[in-house]
Amino acid sequence: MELATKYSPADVEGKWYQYWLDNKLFSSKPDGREPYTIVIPPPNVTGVLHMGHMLNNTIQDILVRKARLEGKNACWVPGTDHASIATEAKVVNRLAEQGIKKRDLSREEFLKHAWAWTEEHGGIILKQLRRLGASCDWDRTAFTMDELRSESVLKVFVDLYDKGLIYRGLRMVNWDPKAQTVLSTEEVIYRDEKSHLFHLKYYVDGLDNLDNLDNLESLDSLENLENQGNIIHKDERGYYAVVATTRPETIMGDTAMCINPKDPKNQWLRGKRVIVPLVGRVIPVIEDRYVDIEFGTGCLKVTPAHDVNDYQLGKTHNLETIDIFNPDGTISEQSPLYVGMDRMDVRRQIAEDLKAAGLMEKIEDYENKVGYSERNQDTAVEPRLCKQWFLSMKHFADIALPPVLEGKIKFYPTKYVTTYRNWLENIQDWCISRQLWWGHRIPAWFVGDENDETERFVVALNEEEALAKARAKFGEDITADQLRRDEDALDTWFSSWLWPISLFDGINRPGNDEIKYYYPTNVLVTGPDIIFFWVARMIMAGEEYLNDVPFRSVYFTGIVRDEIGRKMSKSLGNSPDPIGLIDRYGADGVRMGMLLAAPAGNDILFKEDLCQQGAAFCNKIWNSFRLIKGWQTSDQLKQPATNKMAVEWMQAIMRTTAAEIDDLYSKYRLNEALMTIFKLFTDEFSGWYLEMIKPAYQQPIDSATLEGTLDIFEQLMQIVHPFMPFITEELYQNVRQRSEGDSIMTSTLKLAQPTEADKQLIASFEHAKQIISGVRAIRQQKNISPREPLALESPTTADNTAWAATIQKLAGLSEIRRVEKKSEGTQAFLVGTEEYAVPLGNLIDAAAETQKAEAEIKRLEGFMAGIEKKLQNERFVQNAPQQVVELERKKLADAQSKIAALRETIKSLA
RNA sequence: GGGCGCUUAGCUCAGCUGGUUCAGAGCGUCUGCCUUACAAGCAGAGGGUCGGCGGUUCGAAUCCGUCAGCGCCCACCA
Repeated sequence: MELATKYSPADVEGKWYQYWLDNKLFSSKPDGREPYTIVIPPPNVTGVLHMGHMLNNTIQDILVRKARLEGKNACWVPGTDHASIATEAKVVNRLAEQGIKKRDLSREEFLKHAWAWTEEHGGIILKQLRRLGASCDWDRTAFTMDELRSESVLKVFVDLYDKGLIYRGLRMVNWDPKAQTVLSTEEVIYRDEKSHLFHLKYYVDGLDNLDNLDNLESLDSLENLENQGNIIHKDERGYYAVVATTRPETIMGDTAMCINPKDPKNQWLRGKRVIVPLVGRVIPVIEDRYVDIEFGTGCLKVTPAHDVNDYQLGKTHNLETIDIFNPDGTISEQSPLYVGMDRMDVRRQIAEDLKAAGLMEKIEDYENKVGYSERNQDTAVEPRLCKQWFLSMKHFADIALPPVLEGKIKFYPTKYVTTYRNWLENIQDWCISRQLWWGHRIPAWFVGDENDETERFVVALNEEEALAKARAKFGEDITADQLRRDEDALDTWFSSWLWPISLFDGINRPGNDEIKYYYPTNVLVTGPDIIFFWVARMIMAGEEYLNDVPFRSVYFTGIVRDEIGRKMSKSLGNSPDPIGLIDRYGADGVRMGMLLAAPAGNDILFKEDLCQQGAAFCNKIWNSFRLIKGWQTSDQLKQPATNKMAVEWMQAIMRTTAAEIDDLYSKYRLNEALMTIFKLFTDEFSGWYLEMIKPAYQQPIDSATLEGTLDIFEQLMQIVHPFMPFITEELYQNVRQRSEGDSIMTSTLKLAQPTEADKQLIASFEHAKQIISGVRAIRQQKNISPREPLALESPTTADNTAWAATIQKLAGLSEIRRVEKKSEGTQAFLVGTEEYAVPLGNLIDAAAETQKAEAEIKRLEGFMAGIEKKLQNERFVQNAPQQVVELERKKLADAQSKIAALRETIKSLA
């Protein structure tokens, strides 16, 4: 067979992926084997594959493929997420492009568009994952809003409502004016923003017109107060308080001003009333210790409808609540001014108007945090008071904390345990309703029309059941057309949190064979950014519904960044197209490239070069196969002892390295596992082993060695396979005759544990390697061609005898002479304490060699001095363990003999 | 404001509970090789007072304290 000198991924990858599909090699059914389960973090159904997905899914694929090679029944379940808010936004935008407004559509019409969009774009991302080699059981592909998942969600909602854990409440919530829905606290991300602190004048009612003061007494007392430390503002118009605010546009909603009762500088305001600038509304000055005396002037404007803290103040002080915003962020009819204008425009306008009216004391630059919607990062979130559905979280925090703290679930890296714990210990109730249509519609039915303030409702699985419940609760005369289903949908995460359960239909059919077999899953691979959104909540749902954890470990991947550490983003244009990368470097190359840059738990700094390195490794593997495949055997040949030893050595090193790799896998240190595999193949196998056994040009090889090599190669392919599935399948199929349906995927890799004998064999060859390197280094220094034979003088040791032929071959030696004392005109080098020498005649640069030897002696003497000092220290000799002391003595002795050898060298050079 | 983490070679990172010559790996760099498996390769070499300071110890990259710089998470200070 003629093989190209370069590996071509394009000719291989599609072919084997199809083969795997055709032979159903990804599919899993419960059986007697040990299960190994991973559920995919479902990407947004309309999403497109980005580098984060690539990394995340490569890791999952590696783990799943490794498990298969270990003989486990591996099941990787794929699917997509309906991503309520994100998808609805996309659909709204698309409709807008067609000139259609969402509000002109009925719910049904809108959902038709949404489903059309989903069918059009949905699953593109899953198709892309196939290019990567993802070995998901595609027959199981699920969607968070398909029938089974929807049923599960509704059941859980009803169940939790019945348990009293879901309630409806009027709360200050986070409102996204663009998507026009509430968000959970977790969905709000705060950003530092440069803004302004506006200092506004609130004239004191009754003291706001100096020409018309009817209460001169109070003026006197004001002066008294001023003498007592009050800071009193006054201008030609009258007396006023100064309120500092970042949001002047909310003054139309002010219903009080608040001071700290202990604030010495604001005592004069106690019991007064002040006038909201521009608005003219007179509001009371209230007192509350919440107010920070140090901040600004110590006067806080209170807008109960538009600020969480103000809302609290409003509640304690019984203040009126004026909601001045419409849901879209424009000013509502409730406001006397700026009706219909956008809040951001009003902020600019009102600042001008206040200045013009002389009501602005000053404007300072200020940096504060502004909350944005996680999904919609250009729109500031507005605190808003409204009635929503909530899930009480106390109970869930209680059940979700122990498994992680007690190690029933392990986090990699462990530092996230603290994050997890802090969140759960300070948890707030989860707002689960969204004012969206795309999502699971809340299964609650109201009796009466929208304006019915009594809020009579029932929660039920379907309309029939709802009617029955409504009749039981509110009277038998209720009819179906009096029932009105809640318009809102559920937060996307309210379906995602069931994912590891609902994928195996564990909610609808508790205790079914699949859920019993596959649950708990083995590992969740995801980003730390969704630890609260998703990871924690899955643990809650798992404990609640199956009384068991959803996964045994969580591997948190890093964020994929560009090479200078910036987050990859569309706007920066620094995110490579994953499919383009696969086209250029092959899936195996890209997989390796990403993993090389992904130390466990760290962000990955992605460089395209790394894919190049991955592709180069594929080529290396490919060419080693070409070499082996090209060998002819001859029946006449008996296996030489050197080859037999080489095979044994390679087997020993594979056993040893495989054990190390397994250990790394168990700690999810995949990049180190890959690096170890890379070195095993490149250095040990290609660099040493193949060179040891390689027959001379066009000479045959003995069949025992060839067979041994094929076995070794096959096992190496298995070791590499999880990281590079395509090339390893290609070569596995070609290294020996296979039957239809065979695959590396279903082969099992069994290597014995390394033994003491392995260790010794490896050590003895390490010694031989150093001798070979020593000779090569001399060649390099002296510019002697590798083809020019050299002799080597060697002190006698058993090890060298065993590897003598190999050393001779790899170092290009004509002979190895055993000598008691090295000859004149040789260049020597040390391996351990043994001195080897290469006769070079007049090629020796005596002066340079002497200098080198002297430098080394000097270094060794310094080294010895340190050790001697240590050994003279009685406390060291007394306190340190015996072995450590012995070791120091050995180091000393070794250094001494090295120095002796070097002195010999110098003498012989003289 | 609170919490967590990081700082080791030019770059990215390993170095576990202090003691195998422990200062490492990969990439990059430099030098020499087109040696019939692979130039996407081979061989060889150079490169760091382990962020600063102090402490514990016979012994510290490793433990403690402190300072500096960086990063992340959480938090209602207008």
